[in-house]
Amino acid sequence: MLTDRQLLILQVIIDDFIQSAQPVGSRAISKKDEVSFSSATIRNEMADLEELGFLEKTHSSSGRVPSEKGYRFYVDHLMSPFDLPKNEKSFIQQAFANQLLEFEKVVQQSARVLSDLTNYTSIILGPEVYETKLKQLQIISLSDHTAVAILVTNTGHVEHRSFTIPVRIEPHDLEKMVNILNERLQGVPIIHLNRKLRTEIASLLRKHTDESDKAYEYLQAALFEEQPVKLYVGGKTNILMQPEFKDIDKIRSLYSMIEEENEIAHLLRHDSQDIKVSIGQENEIEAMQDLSIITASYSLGDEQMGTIALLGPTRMEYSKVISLLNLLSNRMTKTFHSWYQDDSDGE
Amino acid sequence: MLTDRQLLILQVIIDDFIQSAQPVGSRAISKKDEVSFSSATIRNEMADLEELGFLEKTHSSSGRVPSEKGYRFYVDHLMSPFDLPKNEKSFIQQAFANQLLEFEKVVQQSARVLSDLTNYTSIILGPEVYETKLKQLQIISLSDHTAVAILVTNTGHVEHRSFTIPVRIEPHDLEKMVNILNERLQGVPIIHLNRKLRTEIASLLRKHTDESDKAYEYLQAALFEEQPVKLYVGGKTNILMQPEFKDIDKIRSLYSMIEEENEIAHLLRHDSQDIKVSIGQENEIEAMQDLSIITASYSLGDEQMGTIALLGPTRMEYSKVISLLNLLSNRMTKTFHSWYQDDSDGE
DNA sequence: GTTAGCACTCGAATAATGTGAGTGCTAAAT
DNA sequence: ATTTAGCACTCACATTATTCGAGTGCTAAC
Repeated sequence: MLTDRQLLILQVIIDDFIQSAQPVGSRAISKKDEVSFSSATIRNEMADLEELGFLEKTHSSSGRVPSEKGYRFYVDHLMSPFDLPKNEKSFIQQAFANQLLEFEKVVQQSARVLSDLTNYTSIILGPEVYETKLKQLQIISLSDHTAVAILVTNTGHVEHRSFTIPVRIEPHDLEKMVNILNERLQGVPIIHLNRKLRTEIASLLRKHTDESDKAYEYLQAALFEEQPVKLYVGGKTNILMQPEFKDIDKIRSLYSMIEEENEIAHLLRHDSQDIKVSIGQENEIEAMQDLSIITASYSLGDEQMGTIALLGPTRMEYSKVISLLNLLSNRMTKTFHSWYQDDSDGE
Repeated sequence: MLTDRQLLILQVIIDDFIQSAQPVGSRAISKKDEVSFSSATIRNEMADLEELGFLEKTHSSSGRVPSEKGYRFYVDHLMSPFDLPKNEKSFIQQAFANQLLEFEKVVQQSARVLSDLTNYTSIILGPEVYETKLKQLQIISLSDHTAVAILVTNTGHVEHRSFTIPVRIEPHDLEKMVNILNERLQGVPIIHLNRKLRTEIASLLRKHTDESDKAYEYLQAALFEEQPVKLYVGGKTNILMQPEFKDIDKIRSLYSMIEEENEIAHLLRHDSQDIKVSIGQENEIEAMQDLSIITASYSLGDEQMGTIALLGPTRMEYSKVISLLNLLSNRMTKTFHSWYQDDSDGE
């Protein structure tokens, strides 16, 4: 167990290092107001803290640097809560001031706010379409053999897919088909669309229309080709400003990592309500082992929807980032919730 | 005027440097098969070429490096045409093999192909919507006071805007309104939509529906808020692989440049049919003065639509890049053209 | 006009040297 | 028994020398 003095010293060291990015020496600590011991004492404590694995030296006669274990301990026990300065709070207010009606815009805005306020890189995972429901389906033919299907959800999200139809379809038949589909599918959660389409609707369609048979297949294929997850990245270059990224190879490997959208999506997605902090090696992916990732989730109604993440050096302003992430995930959740409510009332 | 020998030597030097990124010495040149003079002769010629401004030394006893004037001359007079290797040609074929029905996909695919095949960074400017015509307009209400308007063009491009309507609108009225709008606006070039909406349609709407007055205003506002130009960037990180980018500050300034989408759009847009090469300082923008930009345009029908650009070091494989850009811009133009044709026939 | 030869230049790599922040340890002070 | 002052020691980092070699320019011979 650590003594109070050790806790204090560890905290001060980490705070200092997070600020300065420089190894912290005993003398520097002893000069801080919070600390009233001589540098020699600090040195002794530091040696102990190092032995316990919370600190490291960069070389035999250097100051100390937090180890990952140190950061972990800091995040779990030491960190003091962070008060966002007023101007940053109002910055957030502003960003959400205009009516944000589209899912995309809310998410993009949030990503921007996050990266602007932290100088790290933010990544937001678009929603799994769990809870969103189909509001309306439209099929618009572009030419004899091409058409575009448009899905609108209750969240204002619009998706479209183009597809070809080898057989010609009468506008009349198309209309009939769309009507049937809408009648049956409105309000159905997007995630169940596919099943419902296959089981209930297919036969129904066959009954009512002549040629829709084949058209239906193509529609189905177009609508349910699997969709890549959407990633909204903000402040991609911020991380370049961090002094730990002096090294081009690191930058390269990080960036090519970020472009592996699927990997990232997989890595980030998390389903707890809480904020999760992954420090350095705690991340499996190699290119990220110098980085920390903090993730939070936002939700719509009861269902969790997506993930917000912030990517920074292990020397991250954990305290600030966490409160910011909390704030923003709440804000997003609230915004979406309000739509959802609205919608349930409206129907 | 340059002698034939000087031309040859200049060409060989630039070819070599484009390959190696290393200053080229006289001995290296004299050893090439194409050249049958001693290194001393080459040295003399080099000295002359330097005096004429086509070559530079990096320091007083270094090999020669092409100057920007040198590259310019090379591009204008020296470059030998490039034959794409078979495998690259088939790579392109492949990329366009699947039916590409959506504008976005074609453009994205092209950007990818370009950056993959060159290892530079490609930027494609989305189309000005000059020639595309409205295929269909839909308005779908999400709740009492929010709705989403969807525009589909004959090119399969889908756009949507959400907006709020302070007054409640009867579904019936909405439908009527949409019908009127479609009747009047289908086939109208997107670029004229706004005018037409204001002049002809507004009064018509007022006649036919009660409350649409206000709704109309909001619709108008939503539809014609000015749209940022879309930029499709491929291979953002490729440029990091170039040896000339050893320096973090350069990378930073370049990347923050690329994020200034509007600037870029302005910089790149060009309206000639030809391919344009801007070498180094020929670009106004500071962060780009170590780079060359090559732009080509693609078009739909007669009207020029957008710009494809490739961003690389001044030491660029001009020859290859130019033939690739030609190929791709043709391919894009052809693809779009086929839709356009298709559509005209279909109506 | 072309080329061989040679002295010279200068960047880049390597080694030598100094500087200072920071440590660990010992012994004195509290 | 802690705490602290003091001191020798370590090691990254910066600065300066030293060497090395690719490449040049020039001169003189071919």
